Amino acid sequence: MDKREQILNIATELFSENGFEKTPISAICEGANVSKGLVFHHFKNKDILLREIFVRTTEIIGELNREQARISDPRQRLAALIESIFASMIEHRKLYQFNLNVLLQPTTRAILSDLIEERATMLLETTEDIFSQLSKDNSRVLSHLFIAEIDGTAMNYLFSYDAFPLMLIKDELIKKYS
Amino acid sequence: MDKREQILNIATELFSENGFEKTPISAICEGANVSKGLVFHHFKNKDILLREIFVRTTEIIGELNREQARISDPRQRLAALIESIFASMIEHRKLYQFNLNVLLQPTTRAILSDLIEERATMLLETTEDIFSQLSKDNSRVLSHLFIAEIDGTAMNYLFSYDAFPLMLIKDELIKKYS
Amino acid sequence: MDKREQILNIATELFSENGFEKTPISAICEGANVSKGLVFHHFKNKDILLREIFVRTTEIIGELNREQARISDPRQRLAALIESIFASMIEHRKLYQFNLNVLLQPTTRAILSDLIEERATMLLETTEDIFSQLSKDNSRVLSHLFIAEIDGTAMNYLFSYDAFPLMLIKDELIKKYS
Amino acid sequence: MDKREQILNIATELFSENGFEKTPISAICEGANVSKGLVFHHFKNKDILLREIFVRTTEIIGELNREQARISDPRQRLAALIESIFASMIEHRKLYQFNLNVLLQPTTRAILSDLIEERATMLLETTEDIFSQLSKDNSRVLSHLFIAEIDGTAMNYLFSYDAFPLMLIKDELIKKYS
DNA sequence: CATGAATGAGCCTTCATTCAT
DNA sequence: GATGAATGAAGGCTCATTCAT
Repeated sequence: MDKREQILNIATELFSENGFEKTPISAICEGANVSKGLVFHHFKNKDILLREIFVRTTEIIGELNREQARISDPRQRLAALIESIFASMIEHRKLYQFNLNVLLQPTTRAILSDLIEERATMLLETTEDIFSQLSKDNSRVLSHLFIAEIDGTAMNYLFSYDAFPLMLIKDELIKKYS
Repeated sequence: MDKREQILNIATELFSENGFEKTPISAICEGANVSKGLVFHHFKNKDILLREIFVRTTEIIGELNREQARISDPRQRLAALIESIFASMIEHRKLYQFNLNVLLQPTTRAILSDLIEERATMLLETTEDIFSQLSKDNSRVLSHLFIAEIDGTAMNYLFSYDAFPLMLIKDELIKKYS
Repeated sequence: MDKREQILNIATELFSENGFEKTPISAICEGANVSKGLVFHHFKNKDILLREIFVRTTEIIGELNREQARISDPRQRLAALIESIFASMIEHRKLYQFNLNVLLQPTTRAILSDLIEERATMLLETTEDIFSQLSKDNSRVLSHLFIAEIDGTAMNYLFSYDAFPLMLIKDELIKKYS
Repeated sequence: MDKREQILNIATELFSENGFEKTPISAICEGANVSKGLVFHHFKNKDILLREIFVRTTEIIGELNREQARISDPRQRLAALIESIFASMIEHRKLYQFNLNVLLQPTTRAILSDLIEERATMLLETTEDIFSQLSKDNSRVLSHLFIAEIDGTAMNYLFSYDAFPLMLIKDELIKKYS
């Protein structure tokens, strides 16, 4: 019923499927059954729309990391984290595609630069929080590597043509980190 | 002096910096000091131009993997491979940005789909070639994981705002695999 | 506090500064702190709003001419008129800008055509009233010329970048006509 | 045949009739029988188009002032100048309308600000050149007043509904200045 | 091989106006 | 009186592509 929400949802979907640049606002209107004017009534810019969606995905990812915060043992916490990341990746496939998409494209990066940096810092800190319990000296590097592994896996899984052995990779990662 | 080459070079640069969609042919013309007519004389359309550039980058990456082929010891070979990948990543920064860019964007993926699949297969095979010498059973999964790690590292390095500890990550990877 | 008045005031100001066409109703709403609906509740459409403002400025100008009506000597009356016109021009700078603006623009002229003609007639008659006391035969032409001089001076003063010697011009005019 | 010229001509005409803001580029295209793309191929901006037309009108006006330069007697020269200004005003009616229009509108003023200032300086200097031969001390003020008279007359003539006694005004002015 | 005029489709955005509440 | 969601038409501009020369 809430048309604003409707627009947001359809936009998310279309941005994921076709990319930001290749999604005309007219397509969003068709999908959400609203007029072009209404989109601009609620969002003012296509850029603002993008930013709002990006913030939403950041929240989902942030949630993920917070969930495991109560587990005290770092190895168990890492395992749980990996588990839930992979589950989320499957559940919100499109959202993660949207994310990678938007993160690696010059134009969208520029639009989101502050939000991207903010999220990156948040992610690195949360991760380092865990790794500092495991090793004293190079928790920073290990955190970076862990994040890179997750990102690389996501990228290969989300955009692979043939079957990517996601579950086997997950098991391998869990084995390695716990 | 070869204008065709000139066009290709400028296009590569601009595609890397601004993305394929956001690089008008007119910009390529300005950069290469040629007329719009000439670009279409040589390339027929923008997609063809993209494909040719993508093939070039595939060749550079392929070269990389072939270089270490003569090293017989798998661990040494892996170490050398990692070493040269990271060196190449630094040397051809823009090219790698272009790559990730183009790989994760729906439109460009569609244009390059056959070439992408081809390269992915090539990469997986070459990598599995090495890992099968190390472990019999799950060389496929390990190969996928290795590629994901490289991809993830590239992504985090190439697009990170603040300093990414590339060299430390490289050392960590070499230590792990050899 | 009267919101209708508020709208009228802000609209006058914005029309003067940005022109009628380039003043969206939304800007008036922001300035007057009212909703879009209210503007249309009071004015029905943008043209009506313009007309009402134009009538107000006509009243101010009419007032000006009536003030000096009691002076019997035509030369003294002219001098007093010039004096008060220039004073008013300085006091209501924006309003006079709005006037010229609206008078010389095809679209707004069309909207106001009847009001413009009405005012022009009124102005010419009042002026001729004075000049007919000075010369019998060509009071009509002299009136036109007088009005043109005032208009031209206003135009050059109101829209000049560097300092326009308004006071010196005024003195020159008074000297000439009395 | 030259479509660029065609565009310029039609644009001048339409800008004069409807004003800059109220002349969509599509209207120019229809009038000039060209595609919308071509207009932007030649002019890049609607603003640039306006500027180019404004420069052309400045040239016509400048020409006018230069013509009488060889007349040595200042009174004769003034008379000739007035004569040719009024003739030009009749011949290029639309161009002069365009001029006033564009000069008094905030938006177009902003677009043309540098060109307007340039022209104003040129006009004042040329005029002062003549008046300094007539009176030593206040040639500057007299020049301003002269220009104001011309402007005011143009304004009243070009935009008056009922017949404006242009020729009688002209005679009056010539009588006054020579 | 080389140029640049010309086209046309499509996109983002603005804005007056309506209407249910 | 007062609000703001919703509409739809129109406008400026971009850009890949074609074609005559």
